[in-house]
Amino acid sequence: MAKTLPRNAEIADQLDLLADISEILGEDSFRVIAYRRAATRIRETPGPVAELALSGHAKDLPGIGKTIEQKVVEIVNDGEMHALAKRRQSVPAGVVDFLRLPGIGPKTAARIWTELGVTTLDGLQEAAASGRLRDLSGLGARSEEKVLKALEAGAGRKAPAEDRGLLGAALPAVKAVVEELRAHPAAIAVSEAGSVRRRRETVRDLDFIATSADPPALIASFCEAPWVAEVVARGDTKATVLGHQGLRFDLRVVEPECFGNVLQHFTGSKGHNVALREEAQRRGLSISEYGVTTVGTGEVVTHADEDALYEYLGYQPIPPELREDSGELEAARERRIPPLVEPGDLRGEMHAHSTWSTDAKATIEEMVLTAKARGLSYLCLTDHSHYLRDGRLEAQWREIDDVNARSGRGFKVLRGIEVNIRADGSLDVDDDVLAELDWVIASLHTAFDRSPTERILGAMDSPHVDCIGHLSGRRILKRPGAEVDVERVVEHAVATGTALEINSQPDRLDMRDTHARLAGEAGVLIPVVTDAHSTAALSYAELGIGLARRAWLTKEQILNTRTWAQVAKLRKRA
DNA sequence: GCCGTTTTCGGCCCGACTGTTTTCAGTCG
Repeated sequence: MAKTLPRNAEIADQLDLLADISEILGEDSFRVIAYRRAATRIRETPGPVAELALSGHAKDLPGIGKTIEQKVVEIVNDGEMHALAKRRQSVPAGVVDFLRLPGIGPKTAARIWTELGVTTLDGLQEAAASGRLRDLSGLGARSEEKVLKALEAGAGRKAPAEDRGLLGAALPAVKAVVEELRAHPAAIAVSEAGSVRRRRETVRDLDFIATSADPPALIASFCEAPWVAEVVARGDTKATVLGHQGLRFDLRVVEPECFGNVLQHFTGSKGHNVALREEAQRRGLSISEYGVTTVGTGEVVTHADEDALYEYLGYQPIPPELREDSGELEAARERRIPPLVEPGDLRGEMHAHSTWSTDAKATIEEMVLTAKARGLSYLCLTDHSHYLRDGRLEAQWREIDDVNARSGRGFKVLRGIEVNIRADGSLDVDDDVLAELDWVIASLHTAFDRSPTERILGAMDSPHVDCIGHLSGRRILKRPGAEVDVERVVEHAVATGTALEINSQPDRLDMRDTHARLAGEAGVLIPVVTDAHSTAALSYAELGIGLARRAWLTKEQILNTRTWAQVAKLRKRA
C-alpha cells in the first residue's frame, strides 16, 4: 500500500520547529529566515508539497531550493527531517515553548536554559517567582513580572492560532468604527488596515489609519467612544483600546502627505512588505512607513495615495486582498493584476435555506424580501434534503410557486436542494426527484474521515449534481475539515461540469482562498453563496466576495454574477 | 538556505519599543 504523504501543515510545522531550535542554538539567522519562509510558502500551497518534492518540483516554489526539497523527502521516508531529529537531541523541548512568551526571544530562551539550567515552563515560572531570572544580565524585576503574568494567562501552553477571531465577527465592528471616525469633524481620511483590510479569514488586532486636522481630538473621540471597554495605550498620534467583546482596536493618526505610505505599511502582509522592500532595495530604494528614500541621494518621496505609491515603485496598484507574497508583485510589475469581482456584481443567491429546514429561521417570503432588497434577482432555495421527505418537498414547491406568483416579475425563487453525500458515497435523494430540480448542491455533512475525496468525485459523476457545497466541511477555529484532494476534485469538476461553491458562512469560508484560486485557474465555475439560514445571513456574501478576491477571481469566474437564464444554460444538464 | 535588471558569491526589510543600561541588544510587527 502506498505511504500516506505528510500534509503541508505538518511539513511547515517541522520547518518552523527547525527554525525555532536553530535560532536557540544561535545558528546563522539567514538560514532560519529561509526555513520560516519555506514553511509559510508550503502552508499556503494548495496542492500536496510532498508529492512535488518526490517528483523534484518542490524547488519550483519560491523560497524552496534543493536542500529544503530534500528535507521534505526525508519527512516522506522517515517521518522527520534529519536535521530536526538531530537538533531535537540537543535542545530540551520545553525551551522552545519559552519563545511563545512575550519579550522572550531565542537569545533569552537560550540563556535561561544554559545559564540557569531551566528547561520547562514550570521551571521558568518558579525561577521568575523566586527572583532568579534577574541573575541574567539584561533581565530585571520587570521581566520577571511580565513572564509570570503571561504564564498565569496560559501563554506558551496553547497554540498561537487560538487568540484569533473570525473575520465575520470583527468586520461589522471595524466598519462601525471607520464610519464613526469619518463622521468626526477633525477627521480628514480614515481607513481600515491590517489583516481585516486584506479580508483574512481570521484576525487578531484591528488596525485603523487616519489623517486629521486635530489628531488629539480624534484620538480622544476614539478612546472615549461608548463601545470602548478599556484604553490600553493613549498618545497624541496613536491609541489602543479594547472593545466589550475583547476585540483590540489600534488607531494611528498621521500627516496627510504620507497617508499612502502608512496605509500600505500597516495593511501588510508582512511577507508582501518584505518582498516589496527587497525588490526596491535592489534598485537603490529604501521603503518604510515614512516614505521611499533614494539611497544614493537621501531624497525622500511620500505619497498621500496608496495607488500612487505602487505606481511610483513601478507596480500596477495591488488590491489589499492579494498582498500575501503569492505572485502579486510580479503580476503587478507586468500589469497582470486582474479586475477582481466586487460585491455589487452578484445577481443571485444560489445556496439558502428557509424554515423548511428546521435549523433555519426565516420563511421563503422573508428570504425573498431581503434578497430583493440586496439587489438580487433570484434565489435558489436549497433546503436540506432530510427535512423534505414524505411529501414535504412537493409542499415546499407549492409555497415556492405562491411566493413567485406574489413577487411578480423581476425576482424568481428556484427549486433547489442540498443533498447529503452519505458515508458510502451515495446521495440521500433519488435521481428521479433530483431530475426535477433547478439547482442541486451535494455536501458532506458527516463521516468526514471516510474517503471524502472519493465520495465527492462520485457525487460529481451524477448528472443531477450541479454543485459541491462547502468542499472541506471545516469549521474555522473549531474543526479542520476533511482531507480532500483538491487537485483531483478540481480536475473532476472541470471534466464533469460541476460547480464548486465559495461558502460565505463566517466559520466556513470554504473552499479556502488557495483552493478557490486553483479552481478558478482551472476554469471551474464558482458561485459565491451565503448558505443563509436567516435573512441577516444573506449579508455574509461580502465575506465570500472577500475570499473570492483573495483567490484572484474576476466577475466572469463567479457563476452567480450572471442572470438565472445565463446560469441555467451553463448547467451540465442544459 | 535562497537567490540574481550590478552578483552563481555575497548579500539578505525597516523602524519602534522595551528593559536595562549609560549606548544597546533583543524583541516585535
